[in-house]
Amino acid sequence: MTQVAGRPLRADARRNRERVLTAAREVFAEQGRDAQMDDVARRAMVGVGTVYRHFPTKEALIDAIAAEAFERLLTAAQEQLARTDDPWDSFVQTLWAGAEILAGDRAISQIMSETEGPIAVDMELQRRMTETLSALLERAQRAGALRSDVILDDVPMLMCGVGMATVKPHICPEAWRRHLAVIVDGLRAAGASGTLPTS
Amino acid sequence: MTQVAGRPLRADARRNRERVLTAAREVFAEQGRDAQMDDVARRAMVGVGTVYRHFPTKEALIDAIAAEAFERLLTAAQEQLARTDDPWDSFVQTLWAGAEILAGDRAISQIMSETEGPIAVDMELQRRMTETLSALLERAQRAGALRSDVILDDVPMLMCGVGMATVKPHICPEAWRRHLAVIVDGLRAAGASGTLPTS
Amino acid sequence: MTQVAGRPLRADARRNRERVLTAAREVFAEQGRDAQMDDVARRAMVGVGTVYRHFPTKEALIDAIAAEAFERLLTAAQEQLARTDDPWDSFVQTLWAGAEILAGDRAISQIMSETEGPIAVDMELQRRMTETLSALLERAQRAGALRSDVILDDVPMLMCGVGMATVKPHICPEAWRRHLAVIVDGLRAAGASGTLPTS
Amino acid sequence: MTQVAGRPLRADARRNRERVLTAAREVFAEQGRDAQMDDVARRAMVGVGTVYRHFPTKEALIDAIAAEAFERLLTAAQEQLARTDDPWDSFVQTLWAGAEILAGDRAISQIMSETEGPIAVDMELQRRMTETLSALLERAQRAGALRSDVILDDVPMLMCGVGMATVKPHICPEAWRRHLAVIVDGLRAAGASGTLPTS
DNA sequence: TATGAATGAGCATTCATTCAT
DNA sequence: GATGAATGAATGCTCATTCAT
Repeated sequence: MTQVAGRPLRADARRNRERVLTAAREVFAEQGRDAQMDDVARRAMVGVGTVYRHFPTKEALIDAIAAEAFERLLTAAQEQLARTDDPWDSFVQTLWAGAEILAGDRAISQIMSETEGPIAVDMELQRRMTETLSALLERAQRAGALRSDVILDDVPMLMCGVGMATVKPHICPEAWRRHLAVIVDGLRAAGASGTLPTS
Repeated sequence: MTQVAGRPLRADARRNRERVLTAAREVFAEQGRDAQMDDVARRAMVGVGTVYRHFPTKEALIDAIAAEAFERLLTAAQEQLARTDDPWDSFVQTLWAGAEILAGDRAISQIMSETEGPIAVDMELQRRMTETLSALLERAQRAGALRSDVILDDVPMLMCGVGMATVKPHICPEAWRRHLAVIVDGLRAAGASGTLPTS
Repeated sequence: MTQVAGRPLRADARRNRERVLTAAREVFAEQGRDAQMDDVARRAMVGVGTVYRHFPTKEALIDAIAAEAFERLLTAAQEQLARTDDPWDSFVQTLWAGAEILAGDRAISQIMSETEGPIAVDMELQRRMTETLSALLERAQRAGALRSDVILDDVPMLMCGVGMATVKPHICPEAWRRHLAVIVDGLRAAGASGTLPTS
Repeated sequence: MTQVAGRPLRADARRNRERVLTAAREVFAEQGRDAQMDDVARRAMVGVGTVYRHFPTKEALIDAIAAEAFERLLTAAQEQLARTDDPWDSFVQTLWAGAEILAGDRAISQIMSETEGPIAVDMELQRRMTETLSALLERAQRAGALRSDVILDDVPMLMCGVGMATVKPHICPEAWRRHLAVIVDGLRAAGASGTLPTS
């Protein structure tokens, strides 16, 4: 984010950047957006200055975490789009992949739910995500498997709801699976019978 | 909260309490949990001291807002439980009532999503809510209309997801309706056909 | 500065405002612009918060100090302009009054010399100052007592130089008097003989 | 400063030292004492470490800049002292030379005005400066051209005032010439008529 | 020797809460 | 009771200086 492409970081700098990112994920997952930069630094076992050298702002650090998750989701979605065997299943698997990402790193859900407006990520990234999700969604609808009144913008919204379920594990930490299962069933076009993920 | 039960508040004190609550709802709806007490006071057109007289803590004020919504939901749920004509519909209508409450006051969704752990409300209230929801849920399941793998704790979780949709009106402010519609469809027991709300 | 005219401060608030201003003058005089707000607060025997209640910014506090000195100078200049007996002497006395202000409060010289661009004071104040100084200067020039190549903008510049002398009392704290005496003599129109201040 | 006398710097080291000094002059001229060491390094196109190799401290770097100007002034003063034709003019020319140095490098004025206490320069240098200026001053006074109440310590003070004029070019960048002209006229012994520099 | 990444004390500012008026 | 001024711990961020590469 802060580094200009082309000038690769020194080995130790790169390692520190990773340490900071990892620490930040943990700390924000535990304490939410309000966690302190000093805590991130302490967890990463570096000085605050180092955190700021890599991420000029608390906001920038948070965005970096979000962007990284975003990229992982994009990769998953593109993989599913490459499949051609089952339009419905590839759409559903994308949702499950997204949910796994959210569940695997509570920081991301925290960030998603506590951020006003859309997460700030690279425009290009966002464009590719939109493109890929649209393709998955339309393909599933054309196949008659996905209900036709769902629109692209519903997807992040539904996923955000799943994210909530991953953040509030009051009861059973796997509750989010039931949440997504309900949503997937609700998304299936009336009359269509689709495969359920075994996950 | 601060007042000992039994000693009713003076008329003006009660009015002030209401002004503060209303102001707090607006302010927290607009700015989230991080809104400042001074802002609440200014909006209520009282001094901060007055806010603190009625609610000893920022936390207490937030809880009071949540508790009030909780009570409204309880009332709605009890009304639906009183119906005996359609077990599935009375369950679904309860969900819609809850969603309307969330949608009508973004502060509540904000609070629900940004609060660690369960909202702090009166134990007795909580007990009655659990009781009522359980009854609605089991009745719908016994009628074969509600899928059987849903448990009581899923309900707040699902509603919390709907709340998210009411807080992020990036696109269309009515998006939460589609969200709940999907969930309701997903909750219907396979093979059962239920009524859809006209709302 | 922060207070809206018309709503007078409570007695204790006004007293605190004065304490803060006084403390700030002392602290900035001793340590220059880089002095810390906490030091100002400690010196004023109030919490930092109180400093910030009265002056929203460090910058604002500094400006307030400067503005106050500015006003004192304006008053002195207006008094001299009211005199009609000796154009040269009223001009010179204004310079001495300004120098006394600078010498009496080293903070002001510090601020003047370390501030980029002109001090931020009320436009109206600035207009009146310009007006008054212009009148004094032109009157002295018309009387043939003040050298004709001096322009209005030279006055603050020369005074700023005197200010320097008040800030660096390495040697004798009264050195600035000799500095101003030299300048006054240099300002006298060739051939004119003017009174020297007895001060 | 850091280098032990006797061990001459390697050619590239000397070149770096110059680059740093030049960069520092520019940066301090633009931003005052508060400019950052990183900015100096960037301007000099070296790493911060290199800056610190040559000047162990920010203070040392600033002092080096000042010392260099000091030496230039000393040279000018010695040249004027070597003249024997016109005691008054050689004194005045020294002042103009000092003013030119200040005007030619705003960093020096910045430093002079923003430094507490006397500038830290080599004792020997300081001794020679005192000696030379004293000689110039006394010679001019003995010739009856310079007013007799001026003392050695007034000279830096007056020059510092001129420095101010070079730093605040709100109006006309040549304002300092008028400032010095006024001072020179003020310094002339009453009754004496001296030459004005053509500069 | 040069580099620039790392360090962390330092500082301006905010805001929940208290308490004198 | 109501008010809003006062409080000061907490927090994001900076920058002189050090030191591993």
